[in-house]
Amino acid sequence: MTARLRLFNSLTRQLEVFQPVHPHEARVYTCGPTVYNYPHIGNMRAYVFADLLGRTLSWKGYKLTHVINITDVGHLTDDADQGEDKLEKMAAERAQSIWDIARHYTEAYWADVKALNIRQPAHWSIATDYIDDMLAFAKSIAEQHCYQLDSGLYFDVSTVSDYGKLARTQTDEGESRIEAVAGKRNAADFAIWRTTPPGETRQMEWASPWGRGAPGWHLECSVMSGKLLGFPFDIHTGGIDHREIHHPNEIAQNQAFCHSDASGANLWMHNNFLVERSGKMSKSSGEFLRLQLLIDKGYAPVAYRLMCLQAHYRSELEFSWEGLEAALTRLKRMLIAVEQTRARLDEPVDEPAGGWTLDHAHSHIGGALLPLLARFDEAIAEDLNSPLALTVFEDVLSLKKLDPEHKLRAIAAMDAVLGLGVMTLNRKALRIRPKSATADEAEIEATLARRKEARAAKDFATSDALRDELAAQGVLVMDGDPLGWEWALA
RNA sequence: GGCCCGAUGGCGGAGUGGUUACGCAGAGGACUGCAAAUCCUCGCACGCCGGUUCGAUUCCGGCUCGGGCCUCCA
Repeated sequence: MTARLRLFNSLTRQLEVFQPVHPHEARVYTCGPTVYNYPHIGNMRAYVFADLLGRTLSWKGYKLTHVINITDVGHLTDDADQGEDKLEKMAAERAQSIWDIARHYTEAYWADVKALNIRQPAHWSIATDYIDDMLAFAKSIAEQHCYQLDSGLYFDVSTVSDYGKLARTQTDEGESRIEAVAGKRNAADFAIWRTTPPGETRQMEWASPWGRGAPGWHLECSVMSGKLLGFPFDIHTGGIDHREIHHPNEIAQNQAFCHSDASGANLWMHNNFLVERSGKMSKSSGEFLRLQLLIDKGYAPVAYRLMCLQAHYRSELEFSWEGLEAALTRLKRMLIAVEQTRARLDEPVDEPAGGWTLDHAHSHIGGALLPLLARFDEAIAEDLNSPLALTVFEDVLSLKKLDPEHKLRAIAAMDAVLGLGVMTLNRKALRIRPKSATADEAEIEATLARRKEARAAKDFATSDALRDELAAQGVLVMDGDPLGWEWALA
């Protein structure tokens, strides 16, 4: 009755049945943001994906331990290991403490996480909290796998087996367009520890056997994932771009650290990009789409989550305002169906203590809903096919004659996976005032009251004039809708 | 230059060797003073050229176009 959970492993490029390292547990590590700037909505797609994965594992009954890291040190502006640290650069530009910068953008990221109903992981691992562990990790692999240059300690990728398997790269082929660091043994060798150039002082630097400096970016993830989850853990996730450099490097480090050919995680999963017509989103091009911009234009942030869920995580997703509006409309109609179902019920549905799981749903939902539950489970268990799962969810919503209690339980159970929050969200919450709006709600209500009087008196000329007046202020009047009115999207 | 991926209806986006994705938009109907919102119904597709096959959108090859990575990137 329950479908096997199959997930796509980037390492083998095929679907594999999920088999936990520790019985009944799932341990997941997600590469998080480098907090030198605001996340754009494309960045956030990765966390919606990781959240969907986590929710699915919980749905399947696994006790989930999820770690998302916050990179607040070590991420260079260019990967030739000679760029500036992103955070140091931003701090210099803003004349602010690097720690303040990191704090500010970490909080901005967390705000987006919350707005998108991304569940809190068990740990937010902050890189600078693990410097001692990084030093210990580096020391343990230094002798056998590393060599020192003026600029730092480098990892020799030829010392581990199958380097680049994940990326399917050939170690030293093709012309590199970046200037290689002089002295590197292999083009793909990367910094484990970057020493501060003589005469300079950085805000973030630590003493090490290789000189004062900061850890390399790749080191952080190996250290934190290994420390918090233990090698091997179940699943490592990240954006598809990490498949080429960052994760192969992490794997190499893990192999060295564990004295093993294994990669450190059983599954490596990568979400594809959110793209615009011109190509993928980029921060370096200046303007970029932040979640706050969508909110400013009147779009509820969960609409963006739904937009993500409408596509498979391994497919590129095309962003457009029309597409976002489509998702918002779809979400609105879902909420209407939920509200109508709830209206037929006196008592609120009971939320199980540990949240809804497939097993729990099975024992609390009956009759005609069971086949739908099974279809939903099959969809989500087949490499997280959320677009298909959404159609099953809507099939449930559109069934009119079901027992409302069971129907609501099914809705709640499925939404535990989808994370749209339909049990607590209401249409009024979806009505977000665009920044560009000129009216305020009190004025609108007053005008609507006058219009109501005019209509009662069958003075339709006045009532239509008032409606036009509101329309000019970006307010759409909807007489037949309990909500009464909503903002026109900017 | 090297490696990789994609091409589905107006838009977004699943899936499949031979019957429907689905959503949004659109059309018709119901409701409404009229609109809007809502509800019901409906139409519309598988880049090009070959091959395999009884049959291909689905498998194979080529082509064209688009995109990603090899610079930081989710």
